Amino acid sequence: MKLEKLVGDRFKERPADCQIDSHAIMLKGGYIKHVANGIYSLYTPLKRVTKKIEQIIREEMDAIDGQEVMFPVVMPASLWEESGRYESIGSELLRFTDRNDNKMVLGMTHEEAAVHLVREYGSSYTKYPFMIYQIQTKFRDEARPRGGLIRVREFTMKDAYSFHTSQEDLEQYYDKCHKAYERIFARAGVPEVVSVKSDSGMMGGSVSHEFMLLTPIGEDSIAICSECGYSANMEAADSIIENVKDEISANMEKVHTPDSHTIEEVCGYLNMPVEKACKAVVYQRNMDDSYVVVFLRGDIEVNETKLRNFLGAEIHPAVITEESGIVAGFIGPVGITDKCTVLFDNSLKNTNNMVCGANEEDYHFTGLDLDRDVQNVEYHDFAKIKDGGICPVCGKKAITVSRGIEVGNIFQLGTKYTKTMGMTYLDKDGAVKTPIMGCYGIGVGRLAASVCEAHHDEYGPIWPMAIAPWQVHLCAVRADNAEVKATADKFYEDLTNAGVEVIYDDRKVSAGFMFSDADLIGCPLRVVISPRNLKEGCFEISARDKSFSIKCPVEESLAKIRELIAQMNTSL
RNA sequence: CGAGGUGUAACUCAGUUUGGUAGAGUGCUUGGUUUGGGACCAAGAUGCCGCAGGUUCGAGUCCUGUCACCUCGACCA
Repeated sequence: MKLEKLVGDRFKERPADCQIDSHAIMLKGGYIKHVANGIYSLYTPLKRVTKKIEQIIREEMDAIDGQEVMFPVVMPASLWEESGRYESIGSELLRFTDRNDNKMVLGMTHEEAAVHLVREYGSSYTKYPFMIYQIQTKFRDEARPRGGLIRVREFTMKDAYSFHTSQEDLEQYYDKCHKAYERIFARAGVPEVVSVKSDSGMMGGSVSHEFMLLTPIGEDSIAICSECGYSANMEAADSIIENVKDEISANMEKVHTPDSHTIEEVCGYLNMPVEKACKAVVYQRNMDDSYVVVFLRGDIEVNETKLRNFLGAEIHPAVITEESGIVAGFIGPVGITDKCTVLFDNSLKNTNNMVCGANEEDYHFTGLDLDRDVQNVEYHDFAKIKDGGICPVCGKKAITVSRGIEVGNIFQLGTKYTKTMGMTYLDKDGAVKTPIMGCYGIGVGRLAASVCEAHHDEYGPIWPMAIAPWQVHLCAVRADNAEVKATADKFYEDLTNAGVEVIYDDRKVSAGFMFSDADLIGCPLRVVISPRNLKEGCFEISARDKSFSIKCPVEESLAKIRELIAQMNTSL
């Protein structure tokens, strides 16, 4: 198509209010237009990108026997009441009523709809396994959308649901899907997407993975082992901390520590490393505000997700009152009030000569040895893994913590939805059983934005060939020159006839203006036809990523372009 | 939901302190000169100053309320 006719403005200046580059580029380059908080319209260039991503997803889902279906966006609340989620999910689920006052919801995910669709069909074991998927709009009334398309309220998502008659079968399919996801991201030109073990929430037991594109602007923290390749979301990463007891173990002694409330203050005052402190972190359960005190080594932080999972309850940082019996700033495991739940992190295992609060204003204990001074201490893992920490798999000190954007996830759901929604099948032995589910998501728009985030320079995006809006950006520099114009028109026609996707710029504007637009549109190949090049009988073919720029004889150019496209297309 | 910030032309922003005719650059239209990294000259068009009240002879500017958006936090099947 001709650039002159492309709908959407491109701007010279970076839009205000954009913190991250992909957001700025997408607004500046005429990819998206803001409609409301977390809601965007897509212009043609981005629509073409997402269409290509969707096509790759379709092919890979179909290749693992997926069947594309379509669920409704608007569902009756009754469907969600069946699963119990109408009550359990907060304001993220948009609820409203229709003209007849029926309660309705906007689909934020489609487990209910998936079970509803196949509940009758799946009544015999002979029908299993099967997988259905859709690519469709979701709406989640997020508390805080951010970063352009990185986190939005309305978005396009591929969501897939598989149904199985055994855990083994689910696991087998889960692996297949894992591999399909790897192919999808590799084909989309971002093989750097990594899969990480993730927290499976309070449902417990289930396995899940997140697919992360590593970038500093990511919202999630990921622990990766550079030795063995172990990777996990920080929330889910097991933390291993090793201690060795001092040879000489001192007795416990109460010391006066005026105005020393924080670990740093106490250790500074007593001239001890923070690793020799037994720190207390206090939370309250959301349901009854009861207190939970977690003790851990002074340099270690609490992983609240692990704590939540252990308690099986939602928690929040505590507001410590006088009645609680907790002496803020001087909390210790010896003589602590029995009105709270006391927990110990693994990081305190095998320690002695520790300093801890004395549960008395302005006093701490030194010489603490938990095994000696506190009875029946049970240690659990409540710690956040640290950069430079020990890998829980290979045991080497090789953990690095990076940031990433979650572009997809896969989840062994189990029977949560099939059970609550009464989906059963008759097994071979005549017994009534409940099918087991897996679910698998990819955020299409977020993936596009993430690719832009990971592949751009100061001028604009550098789209991978497989998902670029167009494969070739053709510039007729000096289109007022008859020879240039005629040659470019002809080449545009040749390219188009050869099945090459090309955006053609034959506007009578300066070269700089053209190149800026070409950079903003980010097609991987740019062809420049100009009087200067024609004098040498050449076109200039260059890569958006600046990896090469060649002069190619006019008559060889079409073949060269086709060759380059094939070379650069990771999706072929 | 808590904290902070911003709302003026399509975009980036001045103007608000101290009330007195609505501004600049970019973009857009027309004509001309230009043409390899966002050219130049000339002439134009474009505003519910977020919205609603109030104070005032007079409000973009002061007061009250409200809405939207941005950032940080909480939250995130």
